[in-house]
Amino acid sequence: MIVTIRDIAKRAAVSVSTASRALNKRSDVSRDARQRVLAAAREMNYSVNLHARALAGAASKTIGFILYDSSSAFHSAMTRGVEDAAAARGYSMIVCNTGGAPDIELRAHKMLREKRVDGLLINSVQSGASPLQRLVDDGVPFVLLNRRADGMTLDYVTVSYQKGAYLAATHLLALGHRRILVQLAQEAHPPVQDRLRGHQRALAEHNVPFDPALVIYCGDQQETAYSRVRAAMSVIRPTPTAVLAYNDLWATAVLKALHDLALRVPDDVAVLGHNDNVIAPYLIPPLSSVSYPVYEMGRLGAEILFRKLAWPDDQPWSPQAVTLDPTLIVRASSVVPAPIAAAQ
Amino acid sequence: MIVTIRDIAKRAAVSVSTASRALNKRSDVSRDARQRVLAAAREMNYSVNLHARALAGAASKTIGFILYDSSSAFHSAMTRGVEDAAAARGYSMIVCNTGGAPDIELRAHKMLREKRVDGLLINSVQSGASPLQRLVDDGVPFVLLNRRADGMTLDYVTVSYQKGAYLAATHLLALGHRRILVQLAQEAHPPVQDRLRGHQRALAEHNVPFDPALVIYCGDQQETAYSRVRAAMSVIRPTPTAVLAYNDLWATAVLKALHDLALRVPDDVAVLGHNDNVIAPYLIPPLSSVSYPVYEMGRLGAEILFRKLAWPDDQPWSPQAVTLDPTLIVRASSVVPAPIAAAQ
DNA sequence: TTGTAAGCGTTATCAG
DNA sequence: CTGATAACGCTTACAA
Repeated sequence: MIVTIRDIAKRAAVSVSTASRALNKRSDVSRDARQRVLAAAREMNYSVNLHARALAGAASKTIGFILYDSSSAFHSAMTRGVEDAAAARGYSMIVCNTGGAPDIELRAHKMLREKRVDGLLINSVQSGASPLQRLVDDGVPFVLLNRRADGMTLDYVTVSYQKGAYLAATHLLALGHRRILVQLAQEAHPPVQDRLRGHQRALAEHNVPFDPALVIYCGDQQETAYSRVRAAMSVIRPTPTAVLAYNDLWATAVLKALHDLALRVPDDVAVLGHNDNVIAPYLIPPLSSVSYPVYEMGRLGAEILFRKLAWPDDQPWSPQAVTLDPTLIVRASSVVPAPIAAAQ
Repeated sequence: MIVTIRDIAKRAAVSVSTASRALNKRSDVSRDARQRVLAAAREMNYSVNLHARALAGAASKTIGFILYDSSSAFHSAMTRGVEDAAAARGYSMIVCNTGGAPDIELRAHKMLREKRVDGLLINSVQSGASPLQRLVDDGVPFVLLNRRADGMTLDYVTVSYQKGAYLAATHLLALGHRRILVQLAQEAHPPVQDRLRGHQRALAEHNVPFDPALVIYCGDQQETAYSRVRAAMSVIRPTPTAVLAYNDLWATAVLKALHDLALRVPDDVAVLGHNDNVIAPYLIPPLSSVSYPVYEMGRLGAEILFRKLAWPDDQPWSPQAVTLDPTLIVRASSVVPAPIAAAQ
């Protein structure tokens, strides 16, 4: 019924080991034997059993990816980067969404370990350092994505949120804005803190005092993003002249909040987003945004993992710590157009 | 070094088979033996080797998912549905993106077959029916997602694009619109044809003749979606009074095109999108949209697959063909607000 | 260059 | 209830 290497060995009139060698494209097989084996395999529709191969000591050709939620634009781009890099090397990827729940995360670790994946990409670290320490102890290679290790020296690839926020604020400050409303997500989230630091650095460089009242935390709800900004803009005086939105989805809500307050963008208020979503160029007005190389973060993380997998055991591996830089993409939402002739 | 079932059997002072039984929570083990085994496993940090288990005949507890591009909002929601259903059953999911390339798709089939996954969810069918036929021949269960089988009776879960288009058009026709511009993607794409059918049915029911000039195909580029609609709206006479956008991303581009033509929405032109993206409520004006249960499509597809996996071999399985219905979500972009008191 | 045979870690069969 | 032992399909010394 099921075709095994034994069957094709028999058909090719060679031993199982010769068949194995031929199938694995190794050189120590006569041209003749190789061809017979390959022909037999083709004719009998042979398909290696990777479980058997893995059990016999080979790599499982599978990597795991533990992340928060592969369905957001941000995470799905990252996931795609990982998958593309994996596919290019003949690897496949098991995705585990945790939704930020520690118990689900631990279950993912357990399952991936039982599956004996060759390595891991990890974006979700909700249950502390112990699962990571365990991976280190077990010798399972992994690379952190969009996360840095506290305390341990680990491989990671992140993007610089601090620079992103710095770029955004500097852009606005250079345009003369002094009252910049900053919209963030959860206060405890590390990237959020990075952003705040970058923002403060930009302010300091322009000798603008930091006003905590201009920072609003919106949790993770788009609705909150709308209502808090709307409230802030109608209460805070002097009224902010610019809003830095947490991401482009929220920026869309911010544009609407301003519109509903009859504030014009960019004339009355400048708006800037983050992550350069595909919709940004088509919003009204087109949204300026800080673009992070998210796909590249995933791809590069996987590349580093594969480099590590291929690393000879006796050579010392030096942990890779990569931080990718964002780019500022200026569109109409942050720049007041030059007065046209007729208006002069 | 690596802990095997033999090690824990030794430690628990039982045979390997008893250890196996205890680990698999089977009843034919004495309470005493079970506890010793479980304790030993815990203490030694034991982790089953699923390759070994699979080789010995058990399920691999893995399913594969072959799809176009997990990074679009549409597909990532579907993927999440699949993953959630899988995780709930202790299964993990290998994702393979094909980007619509037949060779990559075939490679995915090959790899998934070698990995001996228990079943497949398939959304990308670019290389014809032969890989599917092969799965049938090999007895590998699979369910199609957002795809119907031509000719073969297969399990599938889809959403009704025809009904979606019908809902959208009927809504507009009821509001009195007679010149409705329909924006679609590639003409050859089956869902696109379904939509057209639904649209025509709605027109026929309202005795409105179908005008082919009002259908514009925009390929898969958002930029094209913008420019073609903009061109159409400035050329076609009498000017359409409504636009049915292919999806909400494109609808965003349509809103911009209309804005750039100084046409007001919904006063001059009504706009409707598809897929009810999270941004829809926050566009200006908030976008009416046809909502398809995409997450549910993924989840249900996986459920059917699992039901099939658990199906006794001797019972006849009757193929499941599920088509989920869309919902119309009406927002401001398609409805002219009632005149306010002051305007009377 | 080829073949024999010993694992890899589990589960299942079958006899106690 | 328990324990040998034979698979499962493949790779890899080791020997020829």
